[in-house]
Amino acid sequence: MPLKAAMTPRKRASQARSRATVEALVEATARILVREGFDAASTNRIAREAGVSIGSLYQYFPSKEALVVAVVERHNRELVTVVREALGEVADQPFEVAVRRLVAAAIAAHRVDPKLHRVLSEQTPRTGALENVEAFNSETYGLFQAFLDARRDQLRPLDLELAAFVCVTSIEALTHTAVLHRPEILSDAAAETLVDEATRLVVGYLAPAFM
Amino acid sequence: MPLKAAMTPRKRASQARSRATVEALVEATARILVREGFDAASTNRIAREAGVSIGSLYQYFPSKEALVVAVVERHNRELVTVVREALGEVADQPFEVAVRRLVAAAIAAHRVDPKLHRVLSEQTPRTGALENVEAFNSETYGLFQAFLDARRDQLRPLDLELAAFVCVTSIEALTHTAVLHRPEILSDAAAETLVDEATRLVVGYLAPAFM
DNA sequence: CCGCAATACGAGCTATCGCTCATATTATCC
DNA sequence: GGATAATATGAGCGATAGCTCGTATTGCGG
Repeated sequence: MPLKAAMTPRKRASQARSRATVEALVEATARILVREGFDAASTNRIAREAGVSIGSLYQYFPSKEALVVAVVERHNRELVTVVREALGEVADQPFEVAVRRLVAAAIAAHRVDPKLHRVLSEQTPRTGALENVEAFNSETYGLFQAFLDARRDQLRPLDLELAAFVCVTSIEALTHTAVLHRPEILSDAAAETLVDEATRLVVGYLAPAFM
Repeated sequence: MPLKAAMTPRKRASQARSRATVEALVEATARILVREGFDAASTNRIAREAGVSIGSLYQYFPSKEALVVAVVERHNRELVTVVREALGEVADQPFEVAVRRLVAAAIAAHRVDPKLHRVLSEQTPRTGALENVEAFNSETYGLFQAFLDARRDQLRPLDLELAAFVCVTSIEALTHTAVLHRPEILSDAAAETLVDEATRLVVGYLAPAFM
């Protein structure tokens, strides 16, 4: 293996034709990750799937890693969008209703492309440029902290940053694990139950009463 | 790459000499994973590190995967031991005290060999034989469920299995994330605070009062 | 319609990986 | 001490990976 190349592409796509090539490559990478797994996603295989030559691939992506980064970033953008929209909707809802909605959004986010999510979290080594790309984008912590801040008069005294860490990490783990490893929890009426439980977990933690 | 070999070793180690070889290989694998990462852990590199020939390696481990499985299983045994011991100690403690102790145990478990834990969770693809090897052994869910069952008269009415899922998953995620990505949370007095918060999270969720 | 830049192509290079196998060394038992 | 089983050795094979580079094709400005 030659020394690992840089992360910036050799060439920027400027014409429409090349922008389509770039898009096809990212798409193909995601498809292969989902259908055949990380190990099968060789650069030659990706180029073939995209209907693009290996040479063209390296015109726009300086390494295999860069391609995977592109897929991860696109996926993360989709996830954060789901959460952000939910947060927007609940701005003036009662606290518990709002939390319920956010928990449901977390589940929905994990269902955006669960097979891709699984491959990215279970098979993709967090190495090199992928090291700092978190699965559940760290932006979510900030958004949730702002949500708490807007309602801090209804909550017990809190270190908001720590509280956001506790809530987001817990909800993320519950929904992530449920979607990826406990499908039975999310079928039919059971899904409602999980939302109940997760909501209770968070509300009980943040509520002023008790203890 | 040849077709992937089986998971059972060709030969069982019977003499003391060969048992030492096996041990040296597992040790070397863990050392390389920690010091150089998953990608550097080639079978040739592991054999060299162990001071053993590549041929001998394949006498006892039929594939690279088998070596990694051995490391993972040993690590998981150590983690579960820490949790099991804590559970044994708190059998007749008041509920909240017991939960505190268990949260502390979860942190301790993640500190058994944090660098190895990080490599296993971030770089090691959960593929093939590794697919079903969970980081925080699933035995823990059962142990915690029994813990809850023994105290169910002090708790609100619960689906014990679901409650164990919620608690263990949350605590695992909090301690895992804190140890691996938030070192500042675990230094000095801050660690105490995290234990407080995690305890409150779990106790608030399980307590009969409120809501 | 020409000329040059942008884009596309793919044979093939180098590196390395997982793994085999023919051979050598060491231990055990009578 | 000789025979046999257990253990150890490492050169090297086949496969494939990531990636380069010389060449062909396409699109755009004039």
